[in-house]
Amino acid sequence: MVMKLLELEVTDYCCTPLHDGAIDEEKALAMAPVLGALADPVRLRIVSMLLAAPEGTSCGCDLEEPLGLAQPTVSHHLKVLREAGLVEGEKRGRWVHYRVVPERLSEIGAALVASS
Amino acid sequence: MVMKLLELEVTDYCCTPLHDGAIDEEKALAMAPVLGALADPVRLRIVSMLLAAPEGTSCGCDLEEPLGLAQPTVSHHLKVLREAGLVEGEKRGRWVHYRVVPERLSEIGAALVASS
DNA sequence: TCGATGTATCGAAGATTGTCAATCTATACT
DNA sequence: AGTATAGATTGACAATCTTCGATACATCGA
Repeated sequence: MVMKLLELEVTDYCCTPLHDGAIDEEKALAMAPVLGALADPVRLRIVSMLLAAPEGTSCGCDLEEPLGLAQPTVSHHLKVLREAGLVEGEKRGRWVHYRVVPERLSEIGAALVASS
Repeated sequence: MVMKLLELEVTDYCCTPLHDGAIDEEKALAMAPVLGALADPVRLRIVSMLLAAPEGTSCGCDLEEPLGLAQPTVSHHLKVLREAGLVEGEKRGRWVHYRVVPERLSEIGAALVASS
């Protein structure tokens, strides 16, 4: 099954537990990009900053200075997180309010935690 | 704190929860490589195959054929997983028996799951 | 309407990564 | 000793990724 998420497709297979028999290549190909989205210091900090932000949201512009990165770079990382379904952006006026999709984060985490 | 793991250093900061206030750059730099080790379809399958293997172990040679990859490639991926502390290898005769370090896997998973 | 601001996109430079052939080391068998 | 096998390492190459300046688009305020 495939769902639409901000114009980009993300399959449900992203979070298959690793423990119930060996996963096939298809599932591995679905999980890897989501983990890859988190496998970057900058993006980990972005997720963390969004979770720690008041209301759980922040606009992109407020991330640039604490990260010490240029605006296009931050925008790029937010796009990667969006495409992985880990973050959503809601446009309000000039700003885009970004927030973490906690279910998505939990799903991946749970897939890694031993089920037995 | 730093611990030795098969001649390679892996810090304890790898699994800081993302939810207790924003993590600093140092912690993000420690977590990212561990997630990066899992952010590859081949390595996900290796971890999964090791978990599913009888006794929870397998030698490198038994992974090559099901993965459809050359021996140096499998060896490379096992090295990445070892350096991330996700896998351990025990040499027995000609073979090295590889095993997943489940605590390590659980730690990273737990760091991603919402704590509140 | 015009200038300022928040975002996204494009293009390029530099670094990193995945893959494999070739090679080397270590162990086991004869 | 000689051969075969498991694994690691090296070197090379293509593909991908991170970063940023330049630019374009959209929205707000004057």
